[in-house]
Amino acid sequence: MTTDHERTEWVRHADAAIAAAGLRAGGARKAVVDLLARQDCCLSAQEVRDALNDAPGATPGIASVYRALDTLTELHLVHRVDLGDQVAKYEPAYPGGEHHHHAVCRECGTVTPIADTGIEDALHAMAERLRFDVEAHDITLHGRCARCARR
Amino acid sequence: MTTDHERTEWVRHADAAIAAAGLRAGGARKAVVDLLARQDCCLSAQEVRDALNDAPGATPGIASVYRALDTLTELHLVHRVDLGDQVAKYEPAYPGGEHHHHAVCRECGTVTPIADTGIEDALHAMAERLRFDVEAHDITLHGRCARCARR
DNA sequence: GTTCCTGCAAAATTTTTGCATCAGT
DNA sequence: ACTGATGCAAAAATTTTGCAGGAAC
Repeated sequence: MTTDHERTEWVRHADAAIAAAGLRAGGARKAVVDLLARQDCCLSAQEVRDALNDAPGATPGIASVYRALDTLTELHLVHRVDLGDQVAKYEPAYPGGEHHHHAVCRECGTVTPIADTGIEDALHAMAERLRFDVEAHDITLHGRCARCARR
Repeated sequence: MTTDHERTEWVRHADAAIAAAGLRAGGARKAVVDLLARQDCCLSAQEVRDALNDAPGATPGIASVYRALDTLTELHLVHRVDLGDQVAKYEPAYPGGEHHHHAVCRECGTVTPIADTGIEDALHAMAERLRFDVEAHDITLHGRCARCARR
């Protein structure tokens, strides 16, 4: 679980990284960062736009959302995740390297974040063996969640 | 490495599964199956269409290619893979459960198939622990391939 | 004041759908 | 013959780009 402290810390880290890259703190990008910090799992660009439009304050255009997410991804502040539904989703990338993966239920579509140290260890071991400089990795499970399997 | 025998066996298996589902053996779908059997890694729908148009014989429309790939995916004859470039790719799903994952180089874009038993074991162990009925899984590595890292 | 950021609109890309026709069983 | 399969075209959905005005530094 992500703590409130980690969330605010990430926002601060993101702001600093944006400034360090010589970029400015525009309204749309700041709104995207703030919104992402409050999420527990990944959001699509459209979902980000809709959430920002529903809330009071800034109502950025979809293009600005895409551009903000692109920039954040390039700065490694955000992870772009493809869960197989043809829509790119985005979630905060916490600096500690702690991250989770995703289990997608094929019946109800629910996405569950999963964390497992065994997998991470096996991945690191594999990365050692491979002549491939692994910067990021994604694992997606497809199947049926506990609730749907019970029925 | 996939042997010629496995390839022809997969085509036969696919034909049988299509017939068993009460579907017919149309030209476009057959052409897609034959083409996929000859690939070593995943292809996008557009790549499938282009490859079929370049070769003599059937020249299916893009819609038929998408429909064929959808059907094959539903019958678990094909795996749909999302490598983060906003294009769905497809590759044969061999019945034995043997499969590989993908390493994408962020510089040259090359996709390398990777097979690793350690990862598979760790995944199975995790699937046991999770209350999630895992039917399929995807692992994607992003980073720099050996050639690009050397420069 | 310079340069980046933003929003709108238009375009490009990928994928889906409607429909008339063709083909497999 | 019945019903699924195909191809074309049109539509939908997602993402990218151009450009003029506004905002941050």
